[in-house]
Amino acid sequence: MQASHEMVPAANLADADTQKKMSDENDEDQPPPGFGESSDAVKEVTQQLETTVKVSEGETVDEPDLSLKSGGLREQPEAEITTKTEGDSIYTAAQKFEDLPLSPELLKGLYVEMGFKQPSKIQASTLPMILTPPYKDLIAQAHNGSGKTTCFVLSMLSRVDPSVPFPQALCICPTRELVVQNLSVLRRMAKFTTITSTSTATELEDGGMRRTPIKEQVVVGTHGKLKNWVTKRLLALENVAILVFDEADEMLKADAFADDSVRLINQLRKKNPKVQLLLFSATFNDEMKRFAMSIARQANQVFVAKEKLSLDVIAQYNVRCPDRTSKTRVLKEIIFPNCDRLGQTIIFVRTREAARTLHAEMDRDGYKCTSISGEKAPEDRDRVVQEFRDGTTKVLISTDVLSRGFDVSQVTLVINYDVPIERDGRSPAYETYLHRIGRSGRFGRKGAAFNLMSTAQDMEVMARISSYFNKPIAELKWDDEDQFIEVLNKTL
DNA sequence: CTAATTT
Repeated sequence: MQASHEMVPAANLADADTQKKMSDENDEDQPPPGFGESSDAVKEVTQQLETTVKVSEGETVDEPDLSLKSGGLREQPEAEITTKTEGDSIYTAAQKFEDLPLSPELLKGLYVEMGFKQPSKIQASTLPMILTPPYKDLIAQAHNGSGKTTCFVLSMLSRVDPSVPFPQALCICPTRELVVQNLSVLRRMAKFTTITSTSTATELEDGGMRRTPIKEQVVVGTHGKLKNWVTKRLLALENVAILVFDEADEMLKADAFADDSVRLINQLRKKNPKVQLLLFSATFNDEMKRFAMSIARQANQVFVAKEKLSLDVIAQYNVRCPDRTSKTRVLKEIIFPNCDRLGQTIIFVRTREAARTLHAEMDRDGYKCTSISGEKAPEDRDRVVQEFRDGTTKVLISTDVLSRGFDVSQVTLVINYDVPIERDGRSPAYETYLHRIGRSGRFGRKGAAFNLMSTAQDMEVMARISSYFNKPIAELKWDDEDQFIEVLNKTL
């Protein structure tokens, strides 16, 4: 494949020309990196759907209350969304949920159980694409907190035949916590249907080990156990009509995730060539976008330019600390004393060990918080998350196990105790940054993020993140509590 | 040495 253009490597992301070009014609019709597309496949009708700021006409934009009840969480300014449909299909954005081919039971679930009033923008544009036969694949990117979960949960539920007692819809997620959360949303939305569901995190009561084939119609899981179930013939793929990847770019990253993900897709397509593949995430960098398109070559596509991805409702600040010890002082002397008025806080660290030791130190010195990482037992993780959801705990120290998708509406503050870097130990983890700060400011609430930097590398990383998203990040003095409080009062 | 997921 010729790397003719737009292969913006991380190194020269500061190039302003490149950035402008990308945002202007962000996705100029780059055909999938394949060969021999038939003239039919090449005939990609590029058509803009109703993605302009129509909904907010007549209302003031800064009226957060109105957005609360729409099917997603918060309404985003999504004029920057690029929609590309494949083939001849023409879709009309759904103004109301009734415009969609949904059963009365599902509509009731949306209105009564979920309390939604109307589709969010990502739902309005993608649900018609997903639910209109022939059921085409979809690669969909949308802002954090814009209602992606509702999209794929509705899609799975509406493709299930309640009279068939076998798995018909699968959803694969990167973490146990996301599995639990997605299953919970799914069961609420399915409340008035007879559709059954289970997950890879649901089997504790089974003594840990499943022995009988799954009869539930929707299955949500992490890749390891799903693979295991398929291998042991506990999960039959014959009737699966739809496969959803939550946090798809993460699930397709070149490591263990990708291997299992691709294998599952291939197995499924072998059993049922028409299986519908949905890839959802808030982030698709150029590489993952290409990879996703190579997996789903005929997919409809919805993308957001990365410069438009950073959420303006989340105030972001860099904090230059003299050393790592002073990061802890920021927590003890500034964050914790203001905890009560802050809502809830998530502190992200890089390693399991850091989660453990920081928690131990805070605990020792009387600062009440909890911590979570992959080294904890599943029951402990469940408990810690539940306490945080209940609001029993206000501050949670976490590795990136919770960086994606974790939805707790009371979180107003995210602390990057360690700035996000890739596993090479050097490169900025752009996507991780966006996901982490997106844990705050949910449900139309405001949020803030503090990035604690103590080394030259930390500063370099934050500088590159800032330039990647074209988002200036102001700096705060680490030992000036008044400044912090002023910022918090202003933004929260 | 390092997150996440498994057997």
